[in-house]
Amino acid sequence: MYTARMDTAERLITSTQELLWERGYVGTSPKAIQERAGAGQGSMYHHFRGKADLAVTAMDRSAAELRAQADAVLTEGATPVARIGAYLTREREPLRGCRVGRMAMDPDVIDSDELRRPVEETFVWLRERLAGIVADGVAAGELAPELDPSDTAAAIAAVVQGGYVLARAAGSREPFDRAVRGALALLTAARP
Amino acid sequence: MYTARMDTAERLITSTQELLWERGYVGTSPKAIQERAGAGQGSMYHHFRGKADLAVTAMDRSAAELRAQADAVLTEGATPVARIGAYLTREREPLRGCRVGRMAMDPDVIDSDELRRPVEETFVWLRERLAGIVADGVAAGELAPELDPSDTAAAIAAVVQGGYVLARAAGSREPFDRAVRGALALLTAARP
DNA sequence: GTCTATATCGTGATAGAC
DNA sequence: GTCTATCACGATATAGAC
Repeated sequence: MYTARMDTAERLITSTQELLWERGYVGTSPKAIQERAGAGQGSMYHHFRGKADLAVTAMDRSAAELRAQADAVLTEGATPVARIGAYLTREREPLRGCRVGRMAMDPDVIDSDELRRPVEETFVWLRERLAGIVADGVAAGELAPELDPSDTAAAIAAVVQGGYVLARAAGSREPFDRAVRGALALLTAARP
Repeated sequence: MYTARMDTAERLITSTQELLWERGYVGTSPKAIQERAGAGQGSMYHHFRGKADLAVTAMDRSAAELRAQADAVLTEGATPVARIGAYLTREREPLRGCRVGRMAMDPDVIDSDELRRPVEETFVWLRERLAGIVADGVAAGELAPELDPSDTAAAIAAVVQGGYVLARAAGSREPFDRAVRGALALLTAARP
């Protein structure tokens, strides 16, 4: 499953990233990680102090990847509203959920400052990034001046995260696409 | 912790409701349920076929309670937009998450049609209920006719579910309140 | 660095006494 | 109906050989 060029520590990290996305922190066992990575117990505990240590490493990695993807797409459009539209309609697999956002529902993640940190940082960054674009839209006269940038940014981020919930609940991506279209229509209707 | 008037089966169900809300399905063990309910192994397996059976019963109960609360609040306002506002700003504890929505991130719940059913039904109902109100708002000239009721409803439901994610990620209810305010501002700006 | 052995505890369930 | 005993297995980790 993995190329021979990837060393053991690296395979442990990517395997953990996958499993955290698929099953969350509570639902992911060291044994499952080792099996997917093709590594033994000894290797895992040689490279990492334990499950939590490995999970923090994997989550930092996933957070950085997500941020890079989001940043790329948020730079795409010609106007602020087009950039938000590019973020909302970016290619996704809604049934898989958000690899970072899903961690927020994990009790052990929320109870640990260390495990929660990458999740918190990701959404702080995303909301600030979106708020800046909304502010640009207001300044450019593309969005109504009554819109508070931080509030609007939170709503946009929430639509995506909540869209994942609706899609997984339905067993279909349809509600995700509806939520995104609905949010875009509201933004379009909110011109000055 | 529980009144003596509550019998064992009932205590098992309410304890499971609480634990599913706090820790999800994967994170909840039969032992934890029994301890909280003050019941032994034998009692649990006498009244229910196992963890999954008990969880379905508990989730059906939670879904019905949530629906009743949402329905009450969705009837409150004088106009369609006021009713949506009442739903969005309804008293909540964002850091606890949604007791039904959180189940959508649980791998074992999503993999089982039986366990997923109550979650799916809840959001189908909610989205249809919200869509009806949006349609009323459009018909009454309170909302722009370009708004598709089903899409708008999905966006509203997603803002709430995603707001929970943002709040738990931040360790603070603030982003939830921002998302809700942001959504309301967009709806207010989307008058015809 | 990786392996196997071992330890302790929890999970999810069954059996049968009371 | 409820209890305790028991079970097979997995979770999470340590120890020490190789």
